[in-house]
Amino acid sequence: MASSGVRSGGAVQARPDDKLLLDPDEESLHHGGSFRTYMHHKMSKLGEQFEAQAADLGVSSRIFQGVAVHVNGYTSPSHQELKVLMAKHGGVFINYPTPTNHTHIICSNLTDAKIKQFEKARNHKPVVSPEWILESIKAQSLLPIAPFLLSTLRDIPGQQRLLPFGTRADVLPAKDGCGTAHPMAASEENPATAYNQPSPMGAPVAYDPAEMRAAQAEAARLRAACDMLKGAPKSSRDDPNFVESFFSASRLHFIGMWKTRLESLMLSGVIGGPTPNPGPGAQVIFHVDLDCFFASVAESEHPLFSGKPLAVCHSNNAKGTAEISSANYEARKYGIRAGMFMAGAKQLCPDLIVVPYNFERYQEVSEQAYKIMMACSACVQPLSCDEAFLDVTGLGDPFQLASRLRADIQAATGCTASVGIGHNLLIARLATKRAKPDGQCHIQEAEAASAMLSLELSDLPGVGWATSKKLASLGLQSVADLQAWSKARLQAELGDKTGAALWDASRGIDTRRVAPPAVRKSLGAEVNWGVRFDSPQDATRFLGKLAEEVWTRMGAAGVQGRSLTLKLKKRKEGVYNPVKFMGHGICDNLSRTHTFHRPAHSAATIHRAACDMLTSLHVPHADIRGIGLGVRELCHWEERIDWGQAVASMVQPPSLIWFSCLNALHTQQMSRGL
DNA sequence: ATCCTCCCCTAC
DNA sequence: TAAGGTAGGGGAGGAT
Ligand SMILES: Nc1ccn([C@H]2C[C@H](O)[C@@H](COP(=O)(O)OP(=O)(O)OP(=O)(O)O)O2)c(=O)n1
Ligand SMILES: [Mg+2]
Ligand SMILES: [Mg+2]
Repeated sequence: MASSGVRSGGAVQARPDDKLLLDPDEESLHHGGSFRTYMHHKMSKLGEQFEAQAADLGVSSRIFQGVAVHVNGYTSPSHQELKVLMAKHGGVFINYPTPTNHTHIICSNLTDAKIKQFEKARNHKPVVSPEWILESIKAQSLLPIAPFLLSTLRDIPGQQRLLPFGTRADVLPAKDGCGTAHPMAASEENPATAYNQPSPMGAPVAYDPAEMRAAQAEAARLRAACDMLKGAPKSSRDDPNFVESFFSASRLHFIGMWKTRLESLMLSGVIGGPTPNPGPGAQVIFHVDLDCFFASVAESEHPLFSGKPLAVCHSNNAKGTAEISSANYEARKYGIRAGMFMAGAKQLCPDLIVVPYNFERYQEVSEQAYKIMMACSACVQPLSCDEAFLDVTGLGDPFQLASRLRADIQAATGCTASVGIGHNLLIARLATKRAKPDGQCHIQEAEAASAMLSLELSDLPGVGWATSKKLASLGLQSVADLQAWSKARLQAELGDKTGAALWDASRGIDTRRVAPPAVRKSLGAEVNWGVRFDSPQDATRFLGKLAEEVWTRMGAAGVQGRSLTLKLKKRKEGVYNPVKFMGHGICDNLSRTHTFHRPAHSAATIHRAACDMLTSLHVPHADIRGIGLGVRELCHWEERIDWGQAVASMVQPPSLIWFSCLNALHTQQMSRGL
């Protein structure tokens, strides 16, 4: 089978029914005693390794005496570089954290999953940006962590929910009692140094203050003019139109629904590019991805912004929990990443320019980029609104082809794209990372093996936060470690599919072909923000809206379904106050599935079944923080026509056939008035 | 063996 | 204050 991605299933978080068995301090771990024993041994071993390394390097200062850091997730500088720096300056680097073996967590990317983990740690440590280490070394003394805190945001038990504006102490960064300013931090009091930009090593270089002021003013104007930001944000309690307004402003809804929208584009004007010629040699695959897509759209429309740190976000509140959607590459130099809270981003870069979303424009740019890609090759596999695989085998010099493709996209949209080129999908995707921003990179088949060795495990597709932890718990920290394990052993530890996929991925092996979009298997709608109910009837009413939503989407997609799943987020016992404004906080996730006898549905049928499942889950209405409905076992309307045959015929050789399939679908949709 | 249900994980 | 969605893959464990 294809080695598309690697996923580790199984419960990595403590499951609700496990929680009584777990030491509270280790809630985020999921292993039993034998694991702990193993880790204890492993950690002493690493400690020895560290001692040896420190001796080799020679300790040049004692800046970090008494400091023990644990580095979480991807950082710049890398884990390895931070480890060396800590060693050189008298600190300790902890690979496997226990509640007591480290003093700080170093992290530059605050993803949802990480926040969840930090939230869970009972005896939490300050979460600090790697800049703290770099700046302390530069200053030759241990600087206060305050300006470098990423987040000490936590759920605090015993406080009320949805506090009125201005009273949310829990979202404010904790003060560490020592108010010395970050040497690089811009300050209100000192306008002369107010606009700083990062520099690779040397002193901060100021942005032009006048330009910066103009850019900030322009951003403020955009925010003021943004329809989505009119009026105070409301929860499900106060907004009768909550579901609709939530979806219309949700970026994740936008990117999640993109495929559905893209379909109608591909149907409207099929642009048949040249068909790849397989030939005897290796395939040539492009992975095309727009650079900082949403941020790039803002930059292209407002040239004033370019070269300055910019992020797309609903809110500019420097203490708030609005999430960054996309940060441009200047902002990324400060460590700003998608998914971070604005509070964290502004700590890293107080001068960050924040612009609101422009979903209509993203849609247009996405469509234009797809048209250009489809003109480049007839064999395009959409991955997301800003990303696709192209099979360009036999279509000419790949490097020139990529240059032309990128130039065309930029000319048409004002946004830059990067292209990764490889002999398979995995290598092409990895090449894109090297190419970015505004570049292209061909990893030749001969260099693929060594390229793999330079990657972090989390660079492998499918290896996210949980899988990285799981691998680390098995003593696997690098691609080389992974390669040293047999396929059978990986399968035994991680499951059959996951183990095999990892074994392949670590070697740069990927047997997938560029393929047409697959037939949809499920369809759903959920809301996990602003969900607060005052009565069981509120919950029922909300489910009614969701049922309508799902039913509408089923109609638009031309499907019916036999299986309905209700998903609930239930406030975890003892946690009352989500970190994120109107967020769900720490929850137990519950689900129930109902199977219908006949796929015939109406919104009312769906609603009734959903309400029955809600009742059977016995969750008090006040504890519900998120709710969703999903339909599976879909019957596609198309299947009754010869769509099914068309699909079957294109399963093997991926080529231009699927455009005719889309055409067939289009005709059918037209005939249904869609 | 193969299913089904209830999760978990990942990517955008 | 702010909009933490969506779809697919896959694993564990029990039922068939
Ligand atoms: N956590 C995320 C990830 C992505 N997106 C949105 C905004 C991005 O612009 C778009 C495309 O996602 P990418 O992963 O391609 O990220 P970018 O295009 O922003 O940056 P890159 O240059 O790394 O591709 O999806 C988002 O809102 N939240
Ligand atoms: Mg992108
Ligand atoms: Mg992308």
